[in-house]
Amino acid sequence: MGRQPCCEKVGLKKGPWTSEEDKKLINFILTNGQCCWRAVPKLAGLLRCGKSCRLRWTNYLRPDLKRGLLSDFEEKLVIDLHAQLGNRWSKIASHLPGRTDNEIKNHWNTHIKKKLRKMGIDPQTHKPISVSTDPSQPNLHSHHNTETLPDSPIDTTETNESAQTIISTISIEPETSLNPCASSSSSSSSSSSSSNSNPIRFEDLEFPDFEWVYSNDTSNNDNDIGFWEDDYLSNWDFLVGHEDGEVPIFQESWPCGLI
DNA sequence: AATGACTACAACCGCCTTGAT
DNA sequence: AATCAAGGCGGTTGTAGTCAT
Repeated sequence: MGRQPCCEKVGLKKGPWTSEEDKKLINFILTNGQCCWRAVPKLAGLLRCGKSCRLRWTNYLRPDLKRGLLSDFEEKLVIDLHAQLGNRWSKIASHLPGRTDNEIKNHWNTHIKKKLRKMGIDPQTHKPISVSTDPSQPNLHSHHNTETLPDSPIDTTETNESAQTIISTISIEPETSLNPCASSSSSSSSSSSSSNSNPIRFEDLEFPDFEWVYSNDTSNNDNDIGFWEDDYLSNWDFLVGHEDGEVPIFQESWPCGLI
């Protein structure tokens, strides 16, 4: 017997989310917390499958997300982590607070891969491209020691220096974050948090660098990036009631009787 | 100005893992 | 121990925006 689909697909909407759908989802989660994704669309009045709601929230709507390009430091960190962890994007993301596995994966595929190749580094092995790698040797998840790289024969001037810079060694303690502020919500792999009885409070979320509309770094020609360009999302007033500066509380568990 | 190629990233798909029963 | 449901994860696709011709 095959696996059942995560939801009834008939009549469900697919494709890009509308601002109205975003609003509904945010409002619902801020009010009720995140749990039981399968039930979310129905209760929130969305014609989406629960999985889609979870993804939308995790990858785009979560208030503790950073937006914009990865900084140089983040990029190097991703490279280092990838050298140690391989394509385990959620693990990598757990070391970069405010970044999602999807975002890092996309950035890797579109930017970093290219950059590494340009520098003469194989993005999969993190070794100089011209050094023939034995295809019989697994290289994705078992190349934890990159400090013994042979000198790259690539004569690109920037190659060796940059490669040496990037292929540094950061020892990552398993299951630990480099950022003490990194909450479990920094990754979609926060399944454990759902069983945590301590509610996540709004102010506990990592907001310092977070702005709904903010300027990107100077390397970006776009200047201002509107995270949520529409007015409806430019503040939280439309969300659950939090008057007089009172902030909404993220709840880990749903109110009794909600489901 | 038109259009085709390229790029970036949001979203989807299907398999895997985990926890409950 | 076996089964099932739900969530998580990584790979892939779709599409809007940008650039080059």
